[in-house]
Amino acid sequence: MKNNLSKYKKTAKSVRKNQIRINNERRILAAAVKIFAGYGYQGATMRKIAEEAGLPKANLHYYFQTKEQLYRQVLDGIFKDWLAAANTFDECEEPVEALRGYIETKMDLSRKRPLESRIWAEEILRGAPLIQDQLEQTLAAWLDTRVKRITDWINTGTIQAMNPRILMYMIWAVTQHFADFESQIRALNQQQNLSDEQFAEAKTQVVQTILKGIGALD
Amino acid sequence: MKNNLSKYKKTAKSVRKNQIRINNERRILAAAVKIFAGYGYQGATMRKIAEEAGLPKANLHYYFQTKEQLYRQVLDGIFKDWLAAANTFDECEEPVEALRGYIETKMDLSRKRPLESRIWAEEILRGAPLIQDQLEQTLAAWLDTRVKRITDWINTGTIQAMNPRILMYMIWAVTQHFADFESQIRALNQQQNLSDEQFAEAKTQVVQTILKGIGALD
DNA sequence: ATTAATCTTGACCGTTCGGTCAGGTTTATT
DNA sequence: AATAAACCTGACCGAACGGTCAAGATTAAT
Repeated sequence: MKNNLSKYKKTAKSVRKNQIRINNERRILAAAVKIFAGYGYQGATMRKIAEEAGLPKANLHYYFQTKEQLYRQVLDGIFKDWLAAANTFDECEEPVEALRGYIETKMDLSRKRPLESRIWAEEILRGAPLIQDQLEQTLAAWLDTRVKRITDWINTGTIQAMNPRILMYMIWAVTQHFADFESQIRALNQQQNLSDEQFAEAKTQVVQTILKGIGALD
Repeated sequence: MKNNLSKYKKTAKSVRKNQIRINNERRILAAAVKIFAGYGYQGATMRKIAEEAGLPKANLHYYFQTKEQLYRQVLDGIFKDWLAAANTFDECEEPVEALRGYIETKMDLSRKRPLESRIWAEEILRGAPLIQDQLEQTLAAWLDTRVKRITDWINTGTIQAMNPRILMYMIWAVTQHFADFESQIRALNQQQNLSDEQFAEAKTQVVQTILKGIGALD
């Protein structure tokens, strides 16, 4: 509220965003995810996003001042999902249980939200120009915490010695590959996306290979 | 040569591209790799590539008619490296030796030519609009051959049962991750790229984890 | 030396980009 | 009913894009 001297002022109810704004922001963000994922940041245009959202282009600029701000909000949403996927990991005591849960959660995320994974991948590919700070601050701290847990397991002899960071890189690489390289996998699978059965098989094999690979399974 | 009636015609020597053309094409392709890798296909501009190559923009269009043709030639070069990396795999009889060699070769490729890996990744990320045919034809056939070899090993009991395609996806995912997600790894490594020692450690751990994960090591 | 072929380049073109803005419409508050 | 705030949008803008072209310079063949 810019003008406190106004004859009218916002009530508590109108201060929380009203329905019009909520709906339109959601529509625009959903359209932005599709277009950014399909064309990349540079390839995506405000026109395409507006068309996908079914709104005039000028309306997008009413809710999001610039293309970059819209993109940043999309990235923020993805980043939160990324971090939230670690819940299973944190809640489990046993290393096998924790890692299996984390890998499976990441695989499920790749299956259900491949667009978000691709937007993230492209941002990193381009050198993370907009989220470098978040990587260095939030993600680095996040990783340190999990590395400590794994290091504890190693020190207590629960799992074999290894570099926990490299383990995490491998988990990220493999799980996100099924979203990021979906078009390649499809081309190698008779032009068909992986069926639910095929994906379930992949999920099992990924979990087994990594857990067995670090000596957590017989 | 379009005009056979011309008073002059090309000699055998001039038919093979002369040095000016060879040099300029190489300069332009090298510049294109840098710019395409750094900005993506849409973000890259002919102006930036020309500047990087130290040539006027119009000169680029003399050697490569369109941006898309230049990009295609870059992709072709990458694709050849991709396939050539399989030599070690093909030459070894033993599964452990073959897989270790292939993984190590792919890791080395990610270390030495990360730009090419990123261009490839972005093309796949965008749905492989320009190389879908090559994926469905050449790469699919390439993969089938290697899958057959692995299947033979499984059938003779040399290695444990698994889906060979998923194994290959995992190898590609992990090895290319170190090139494609370099900026993320750097942000998680005190803003420093992996040192040679760190990369060597990663290479060893990747090989060990995958080979042990599929039961090829004790 | 002559001539064809190849190479080079500044200037230019139509198109599309992200973004702006004035003025109208709708919604919320009193 | 009146008024402020929020929302909507067609028309427009300067900048940057990929690409073209004519005219000159250089190289190679005879």
